Amino acid sequence: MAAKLKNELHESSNLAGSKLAGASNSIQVNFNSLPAEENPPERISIRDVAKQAGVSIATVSMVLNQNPRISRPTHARVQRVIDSMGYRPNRLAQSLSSRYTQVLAVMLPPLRHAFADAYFGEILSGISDRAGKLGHKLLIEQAKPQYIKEGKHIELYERRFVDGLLCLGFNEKHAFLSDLRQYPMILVDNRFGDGVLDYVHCDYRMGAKQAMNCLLQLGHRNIGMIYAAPESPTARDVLEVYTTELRHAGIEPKESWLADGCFTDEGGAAAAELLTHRDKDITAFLCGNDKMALGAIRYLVEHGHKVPQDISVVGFDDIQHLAYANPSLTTVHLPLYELGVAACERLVSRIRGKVDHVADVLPTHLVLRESTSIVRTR
Amino acid sequence: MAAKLKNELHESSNLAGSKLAGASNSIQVNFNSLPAEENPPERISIRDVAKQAGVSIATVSMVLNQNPRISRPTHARVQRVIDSMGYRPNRLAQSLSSRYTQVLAVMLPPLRHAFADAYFGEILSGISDRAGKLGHKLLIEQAKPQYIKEGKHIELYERRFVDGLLCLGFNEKHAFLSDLRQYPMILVDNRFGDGVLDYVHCDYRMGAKQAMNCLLQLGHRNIGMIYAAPESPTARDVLEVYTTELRHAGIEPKESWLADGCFTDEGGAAAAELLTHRDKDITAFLCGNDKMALGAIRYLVEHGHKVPQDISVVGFDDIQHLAYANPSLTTVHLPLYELGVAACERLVSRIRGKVDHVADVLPTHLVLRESTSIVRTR
DNA sequence: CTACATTGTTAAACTGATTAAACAGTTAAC
DNA sequence: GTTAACTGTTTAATCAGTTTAACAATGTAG
Repeated sequence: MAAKLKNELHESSNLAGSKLAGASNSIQVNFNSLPAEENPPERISIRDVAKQAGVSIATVSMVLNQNPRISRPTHARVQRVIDSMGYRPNRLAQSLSSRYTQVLAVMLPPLRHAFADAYFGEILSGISDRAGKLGHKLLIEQAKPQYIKEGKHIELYERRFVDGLLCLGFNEKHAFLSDLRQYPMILVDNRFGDGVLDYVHCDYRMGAKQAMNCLLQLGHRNIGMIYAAPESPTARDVLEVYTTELRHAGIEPKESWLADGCFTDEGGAAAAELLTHRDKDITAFLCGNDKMALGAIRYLVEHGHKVPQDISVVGFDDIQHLAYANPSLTTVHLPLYELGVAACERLVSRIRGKVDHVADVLPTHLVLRESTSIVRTR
Repeated sequence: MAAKLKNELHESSNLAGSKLAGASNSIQVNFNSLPAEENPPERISIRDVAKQAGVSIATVSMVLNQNPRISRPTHARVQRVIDSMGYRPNRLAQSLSSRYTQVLAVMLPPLRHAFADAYFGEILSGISDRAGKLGHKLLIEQAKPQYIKEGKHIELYERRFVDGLLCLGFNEKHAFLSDLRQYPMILVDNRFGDGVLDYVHCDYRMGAKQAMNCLLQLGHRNIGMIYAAPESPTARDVLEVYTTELRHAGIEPKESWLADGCFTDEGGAAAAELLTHRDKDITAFLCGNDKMALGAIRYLVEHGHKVPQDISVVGFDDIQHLAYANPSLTTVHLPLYELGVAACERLVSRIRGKVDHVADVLPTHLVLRESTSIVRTR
C-alpha cells in the first residue's frame, strides 16, 4: 500500500507532450499487420493437426516428443503439417498430463533490494542462462514472512507451479527450508543442517585460506575481520579459517578484532569505525563480502587512513566494477555465475531422478588488486 | 559454455572439510518428520474432496471459486473437508480449464548484468510485490537475440505460459516488440511507435525541466549533456527539454556539449573526458542516468576538477546509496518502485479486459544533494 | 501353414480442474 | 391448481495434451 498513484491527474497533460515528441522524431517501425488480427487468434490444437495430417492425435503427440516408434515417413509428414499450421503445443495441457511443468522457482530472501543485488544478480544470470538451455522457465519468488506463513512455498510444489526450487541467500536460521526437504530443492551458496538439504556452494574455506595467507605473507599480524550472518555455515567457514590461520601463524586472535557488518555497505563502514577505535594497531581487514569491504574503505579514506598504505582490505565475492573502485579491491573471487549454472544443472538432474543427493563445492581464488600491500612500519 | 565446472574434483576433499565444520557448530534445527514421508506424497484431487464431502466435483469447484450459487451450509461443509484434507487445487488443471494462467512474464534486455541492475531491480521489486498481492506469479525472461529469433517471446502467450508481459529496458529499436501488439503487454518506462503499444513511464520531461531550471538558476550557462540511447523516446524527451530550456534562457545549445555515455559508469567517465576537453567552459553536466553521473564524477575528481565547485553534476534515476556517494548526487528521482506497481496493476486490468489501452505517466521530481552548486566565477 | 515376433498406428483412459445446461425441489403469481 | 420463477446441486462436456494397451500388418521361424 506504499504506492499511491496519482497518474490519472497527470496523464492527459503529459500525453499531449509525449505525442508531440513521438510525432516529431519517432523511428520508422514495420507493423506486419494481418488482415483479421483483432479476432480471437483461433487456437489450433493437436486434434486439428491430427485431422489435417490424417493421423491420430496419439501419433502427433509422439512426433512432438520424438518417440522412436513413429516411422520416418510419418514423422516427416506430420512435422510438415505442424510447421505449416504453425502449431504450438499448449504447455498447460502437456504439464498436466506429463506431470512435469518445466518450470523452476528461484527464492530470494525478503531484503528490500534483493532484486537489485550484485551478488544475487550474478547467480541469477547463471541460473537463467542454464535454465533456458535446458528448456525450463524461471519463476521468481521472495520469501516474505507472510508468504511463508501462508505456506506459499509449499504450494509452489503442491499446486504444481514448479518442478523444483533454488534458494538463494538463506541459512540455517530460515527454518522454513526444512519444509521443502521432501521436494526437489537446492540451497545455493550455503549448507543446512549438516547436509540434510541438497546444496551447491563456493569454497569459502579455500578463499579464506588464500586471503589470510596473502595478508600474513605481506607481514600483517593484527588482522581484523568484518563478518556477517554467523548463522550461515559458509560464513562460519570463513571465520573458522580466519581463526585457524592466525593461530597457525602463531597469533592468538582477539575477540576485539571481530565486528559484524551485516553484509551492507553502511555496516562495513560502521564495523571499520568500531575496529579502528578498539585497536589502533590493526593493519588489515578481512571482510565477508565486497559491499562491507567497500564500506570499510569509504570510512577509512574519509577518516584519514590510507588504503592500502595504512590498512589493507580484502573482500569476498568479486562483484562487478570493483576494478574501477579507488583503490581497486583485492578480493576472493566467487564463481557466482558458474554457481548458478551448476545449481540449475543439478536441480534438473534431481528432478529427473538422475541423482538423489547434491553436495557440490566450487573452487574459489584470490584476486590481487590495489587495496592490499605490505604492512606499514611504524 | 563459459562455465567449466571442475567441482567433482574438489568435492570429496571439500566435503570432508565442510562436514567437520557442520558437525562442530551447527545450529539445532527442528525436523518435523512425518512417519511415511519417503512415499509419493499421494496427491489428492477435487474428486477425493467431493467424495469425502458427499457432493459433486462441480460443487467443490464452485466452493473453491466462491460461487454465490452454493448455499451457506454446503459451502461451510465442503470448506471444512477441504481444510481437513489439506487439499490444494492443481493450478495446471485450473489454468487449462479457465484459460487464465495467473502468471505474468517480465522481459529484460540482453545486457550482461541485467539481473544485477539497480534500475531494473527497483522496478522489479514493485512488480513482484504487486503481482503477489494480485495472486499472480512472475516469470523472468531475457530477450537474447537467439531467443527472439526462435519466437520464444510469442510462445510465451501461444503456449499459454503467461497471461501478459511487462517489457523493461526496451525502446523503438527493438522491433520484436511489435510482434506482441495483439497480446496483453505493457512497455515499462518507455513509449513505442507513438503509442501503438501500451505503456507506463516516468515523466522524464518534468524531471528534465526541473533539473535544467535548477542548473540555470544556479547561474550555469554552459551546460553539457551526457545522454544515451537516442532511439528511446523517453531519452529523447530529456534531450528535447534540455535544448528547449537552454533556448528559453537565451542560450544556443552547441553540438559539442553532447556526448553519448551508453548508460554505463565507464561511458559516463569517457563522456566527461570528451566534454571537458571539447569545451573548457562547461560548468555543469546533465546526465541521462545516475550510473553515468557517477562515472562522470569519478573521472572529474580523478582529473583535478572539484565537484561541485568546478563542475556541477545532475543525474537521473535516484538509485540506492546515492546519498552515501561522495559528493552525494543531485538527481531526478524516478518513482521506479511505483512504476513497477503501476505497470503490474495496469497489465492485470488489461488481461481482465477492464481497460483496453494503457498510457500512464508518473510524476518525477528533483532531489537536491551535494553534486550541484552555484556556478564558479573565474 | 500355423505360431510368433516385430513394427507402426490408434482407441481409449487419464491428467484435474471449470462451466453450461439440466434437473429437482420450493415458492410465488395468476 | 397449474404455471412460472427461483435455488441449489449435479450431469456431462470441455480444456489440450500423454500414455497404456490393443490392434492390424508384415516378416520370420518351426
